[in-house]
Amino acid sequence: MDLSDLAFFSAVARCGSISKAAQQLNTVQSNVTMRIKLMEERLGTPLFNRHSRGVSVTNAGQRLLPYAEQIAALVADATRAACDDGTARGPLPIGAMETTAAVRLPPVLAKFHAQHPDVELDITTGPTATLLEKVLDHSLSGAFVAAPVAHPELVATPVFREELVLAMAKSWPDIASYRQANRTLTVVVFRSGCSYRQRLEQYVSSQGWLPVRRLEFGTVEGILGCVAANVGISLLPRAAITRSAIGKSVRIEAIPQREAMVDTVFVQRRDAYAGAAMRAFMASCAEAAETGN
Amino acid sequence: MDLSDLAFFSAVARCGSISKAAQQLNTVQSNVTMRIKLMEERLGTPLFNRHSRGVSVTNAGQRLLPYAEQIAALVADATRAACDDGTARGPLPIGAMETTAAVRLPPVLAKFHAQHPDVELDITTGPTATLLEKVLDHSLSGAFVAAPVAHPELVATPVFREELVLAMAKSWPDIASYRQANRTLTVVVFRSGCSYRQRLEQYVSSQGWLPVRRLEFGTVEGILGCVAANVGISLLPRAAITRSAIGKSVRIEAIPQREAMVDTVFVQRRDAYAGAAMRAFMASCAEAAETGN
DNA sequence: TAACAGGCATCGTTTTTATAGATAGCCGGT
DNA sequence: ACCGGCTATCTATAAAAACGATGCCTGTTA
Repeated sequence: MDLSDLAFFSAVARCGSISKAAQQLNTVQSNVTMRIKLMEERLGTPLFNRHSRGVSVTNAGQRLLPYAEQIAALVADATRAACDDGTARGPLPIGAMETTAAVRLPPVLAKFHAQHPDVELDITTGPTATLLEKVLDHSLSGAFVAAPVAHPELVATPVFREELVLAMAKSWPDIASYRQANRTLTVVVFRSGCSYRQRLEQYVSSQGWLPVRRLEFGTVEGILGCVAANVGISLLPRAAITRSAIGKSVRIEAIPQREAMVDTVFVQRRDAYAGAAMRAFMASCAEAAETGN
Repeated sequence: MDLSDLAFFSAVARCGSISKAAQQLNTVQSNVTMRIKLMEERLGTPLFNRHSRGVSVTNAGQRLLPYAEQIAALVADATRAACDDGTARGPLPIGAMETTAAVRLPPVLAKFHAQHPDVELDITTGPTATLLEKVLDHSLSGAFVAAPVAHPELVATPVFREELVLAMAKSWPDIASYRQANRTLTVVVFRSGCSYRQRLEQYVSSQGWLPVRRLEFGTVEGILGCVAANVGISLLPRAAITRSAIGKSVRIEAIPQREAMVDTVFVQRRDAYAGAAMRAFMASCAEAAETGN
């Protein structure tokens, strides 16, 4: 069995079709057919069921599939490890929550890029759940997400600590009196999967409210805009509000410390090779964690 | 990078020589030279330092080496997983301590072989330490060794429980009086690495004796022969003595329960794929553990 | 029902890649 | 200076992979 065989196999399994896999692999269909056939002969067991509309993976194929992916990931790691001469360079795909990207990262990234101009940083923003998935499937080398992260294949390093505060329009009544009025509450939140959103819903329900309306946004600015426009309230890191331009036009109300404090951690795969670029990046983060905080 | 590339690389690293690796790989030297060269070009970093007496691994090579081995092991696992159609067959290399192989295994193996004639059982005997190494480097699929086994990459399942007893010649005085006589004690033990040997030495020293002479043997029969011939005493599982022909001509003396009882566990790599043959074998063991004990 | 479209298998040709074998160069020991 | 062990390089040959064309099967559509 060969590495390219495994790649062919994975592609066919993913696409559910030999022809589509051939396209994706930049080759011709007959080629893929042949190699899958050879592979099946060598293994002594069919990997795909052929039917008129593509192929489907057999049980044997199902068993092979996770290995194929793991091996591919390991090989990628191996090449990285071998090439790593100690100087930080090459691509470094990093994920971050919207708020972290907006508030904490800019100074860190600026400094890092100045020190290591050959590293091609690529920041992807998204909610915690999505980011974790991407780290797990190797499409991100690491990500800034909200603690706690408990997953056997991940390691988390605390980097920042945020105080979550309620944001509401200046004209908004204070929370207690609003609550007494018993009006329908609108919360403005990040798209599903964001852990701050969970916090807010948890807080709101602990206060005995059922949030009747939800508005979802993908950016801090979008949320703050809505809050300022008196659409509803939100829960955001204090720093995200104070450092934003719109932040000046919203009122901040603290919530109890125990529910407010949340750590932002940097997660990586436990088994992934941390190359020079990654090590340098983590050093920058650690520095930022100490000084900036 | 290709799987056979990794195999070539591993071989050269192991042999410290391209020529020797070529022999080992059943190919010619020029071939290996070329492929290593190509590999280095593709990676962009040299993997070996060439000098007049062979080659040595560079730092980059050192980083690559563990990956090469892990990938090879994974690929082997993957093929096994894919081929595994649920029927137990194929090679099943198993390790066992000498005493386990002699006393506990024969009935288990006989029954297992009757049920699964297509499994090519291959029993290797050796001391616990050696067996664990072989399981760790994938040259054994599993092994029967003495508990406790604490290693993050291994899982252990208790299978048998042995009572260790002192074995001595019929003419031997009882231990207490022998001790008073203050004569030089000879212990007959397995070769280094055996955990029973450790037990014996521990017991003997706990009794205030320093074992002055040691005789090493590789087999139960050899040890019992010596014991019967009044050469010295030994510590063996009770069953190993009673079931042996020579066992009748030695006297058995029990030692305190706390020091006597030892579990025999079956260990496997945590991450290795347990194929049908292995699963069937473990089922047989579990059965033997319940009934036979 | 007949034409059609999408999908896989197969075949012959071409191109690429791996292998074997021979040779040359290098270095240390005798 | 020579020999032995080692690696690099070259060439021819063999093997394998890729390609493109074709055929077959099967649902879909007019």
